[in-house]
Amino acid sequence: MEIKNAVTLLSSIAQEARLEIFRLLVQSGRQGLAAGVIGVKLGIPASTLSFHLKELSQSGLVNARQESRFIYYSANYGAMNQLLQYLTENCCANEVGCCTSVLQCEE
Amino acid sequence: MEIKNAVTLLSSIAQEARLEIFRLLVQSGRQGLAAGVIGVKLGIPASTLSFHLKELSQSGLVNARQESRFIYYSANYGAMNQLLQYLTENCCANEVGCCTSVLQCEE
DNA sequence: TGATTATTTCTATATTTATGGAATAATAGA
DNA sequence: TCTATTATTCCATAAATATAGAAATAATCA
Repeated sequence: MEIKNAVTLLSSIAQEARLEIFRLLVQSGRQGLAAGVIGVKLGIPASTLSFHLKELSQSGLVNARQESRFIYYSANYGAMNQLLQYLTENCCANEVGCCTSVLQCEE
Repeated sequence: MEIKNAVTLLSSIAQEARLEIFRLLVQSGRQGLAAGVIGVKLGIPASTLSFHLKELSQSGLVNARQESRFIYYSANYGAMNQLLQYLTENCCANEVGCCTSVLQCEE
């Protein structure tokens, strides 16, 4: 991944309302949620929500699909994985025991 | 981790110069690099660099320590791990095969 | 067609963030 | 103490981002 792309992805979730939306979608699985449901669940006015959903889908971290009158938004797990991968690549200068748990330096 | 804290951490690396700095430090291991070295490696003017280093260390994603005349900055791998953990928690609504590689939904 | 629902776009305003030169502070060696 | 080095703070300016009401658009169904 290119650094500019990583910045775009990070910027799309470096904002409280958008991170709330993203976390909700990450937990909601592949089906996702309709825009209106997200708005009600998080108490965000429609136009503000629309602005944030646009940011998230333009970055690529969230997918949108029309289904009858609703637009379903869902987390793009692949993009998320690539971002986490990018952040952890080549870490720790090969020091022993530097990284643990989620972050796996060398595979 | 609280959402506000996650936003702070994400904001600190959702900017090209700061992500460059952070990635350089992630790769540099626990010893880190002196501010001046970072500036030369990345071609960032001193005052701009100082502004970004402050953002990074105030968020907690980067540590600073004085060593004689130099200030060494290094990645805070623990904070980084906590952030990645936060982003992936409870993901995918328990769907089979939804997450792979870096992102490990359920442990 | 017309009404209803869902969502987006337009718009103005407010707020936050980034940049880099100049001045300042802190450290250490001669 | 004087000087060089390292790094930060101050400051003004520029640029980007967030908010939400009102209007517009799009999709569905009676």
